[in-house]
Amino acid sequence: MNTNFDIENFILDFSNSCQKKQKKIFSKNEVVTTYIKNRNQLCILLDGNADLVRYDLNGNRTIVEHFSKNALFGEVFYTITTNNELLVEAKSNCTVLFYSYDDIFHKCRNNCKFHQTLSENLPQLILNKVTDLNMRIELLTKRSTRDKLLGYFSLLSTRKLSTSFELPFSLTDLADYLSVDRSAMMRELKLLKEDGFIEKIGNRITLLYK
Amino acid sequence: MNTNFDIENFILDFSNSCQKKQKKIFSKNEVVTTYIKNRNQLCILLDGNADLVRYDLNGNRTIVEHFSKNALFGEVFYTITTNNELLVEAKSNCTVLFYSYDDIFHKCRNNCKFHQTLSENLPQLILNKVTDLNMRIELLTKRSTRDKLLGYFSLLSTRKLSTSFELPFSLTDLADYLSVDRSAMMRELKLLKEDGFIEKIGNRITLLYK
DNA sequence: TATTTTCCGTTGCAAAAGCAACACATTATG
DNA sequence: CATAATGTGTTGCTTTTGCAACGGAAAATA
Repeated sequence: MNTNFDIENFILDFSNSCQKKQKKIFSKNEVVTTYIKNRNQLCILLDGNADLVRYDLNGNRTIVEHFSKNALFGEVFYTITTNNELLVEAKSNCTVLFYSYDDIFHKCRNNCKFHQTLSENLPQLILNKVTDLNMRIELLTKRSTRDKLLGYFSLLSTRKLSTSFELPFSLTDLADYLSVDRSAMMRELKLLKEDGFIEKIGNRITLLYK
Repeated sequence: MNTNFDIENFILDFSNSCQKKQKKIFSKNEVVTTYIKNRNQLCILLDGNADLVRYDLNGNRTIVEHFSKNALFGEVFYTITTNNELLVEAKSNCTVLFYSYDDIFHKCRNNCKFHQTLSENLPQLILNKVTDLNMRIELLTKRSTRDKLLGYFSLLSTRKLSTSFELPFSLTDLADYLSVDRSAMMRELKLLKEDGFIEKIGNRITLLYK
């Protein structure tokens, strides 16, 4: 997520000022938080990687979002409307700052620096989230596994400004992110290699098409 | 989109105050606007229905969002990252208010009432958009056409607080919204009827499962 | 380091979805 | 009102995807 303000300083303000916060450390595979209706939690991933994951009634797992260092998440950015279970799972050891609001848009009484920065930047932060979500929708509306893969690769390529990049996911997780069957995705990956679209060495993909 | 403030009054302010605006009338199937990079247009649908539509390279059409009376749209809510063509098509005769920003978060010089209301409410408005997008992602991550249909129906049912409701789309458009083949969707609809999940009379669906 | 667990890569088979085509109904439009 | 355009409903066939299962590689863990 790209932001237009200094997120490092923001985090510093957050850590130093407002009292209603908690810092916690998680090990890999632990549940960082569960999204709960009518709560407004704001979380900052200080270190590590985590995924926002949903399990549906058929037992399918979907990776809704992938978070890395400095990512902001929590119900603030995800108004819950259904009763699906949404949880954030640590993909590596993680350090997370938690902050709970009654109303995210109201400043706290002490009028601390953190809140000032937050309320100034929250619209932009949420807008960044909107961008992410729209990208995700664009991926998901692609009709075939092949197009989803190519779409996702092209996105990573654009981000890294290179035709070669590491996947931020294991292949198993990538399938859950693209919402396709893993083995079908593997088959398609093989075909993409055979058809000369990509090269794949371990977790590194290189795009070969112009 | 549900908002927490008086959108009718907001629109009134919009119409009466700020000068940099335009009101236009469109007939069915006309293009209301095309989303353009690095522009921040804010549009309000005063009357009628419209869809945000994307055409991909394979010629597939996707309905990204569906707008009805009082909906807000425009690049403000959709940061463009890819070069797909995104356009808003009038589905009926429409009246639309346009407003163009250099920077959506800066107040205009005259400090008009519209801008005041807007900057106060923009975060909430964007948050509502986030909710919509998340719901859409939830639909799109469903693995089968059946689950997409049932998921969408259940959503409409929740909104209308009734197990019976009108589809806001033609069936052709519904397929484009759920990102599935129309004929396959029709087949699935028939099966849902045969299996006793739904009843369908014209555009009206009734859910029969508990 | 030995052992368990997770992930990768693959395959055969079944199920689902897409494609193309068509007849008919409904809705716009000259 | 006649005609054109669009939407609905259906079907046969093909392609894609999902499911289940398995062996081996890699990584985590005791």
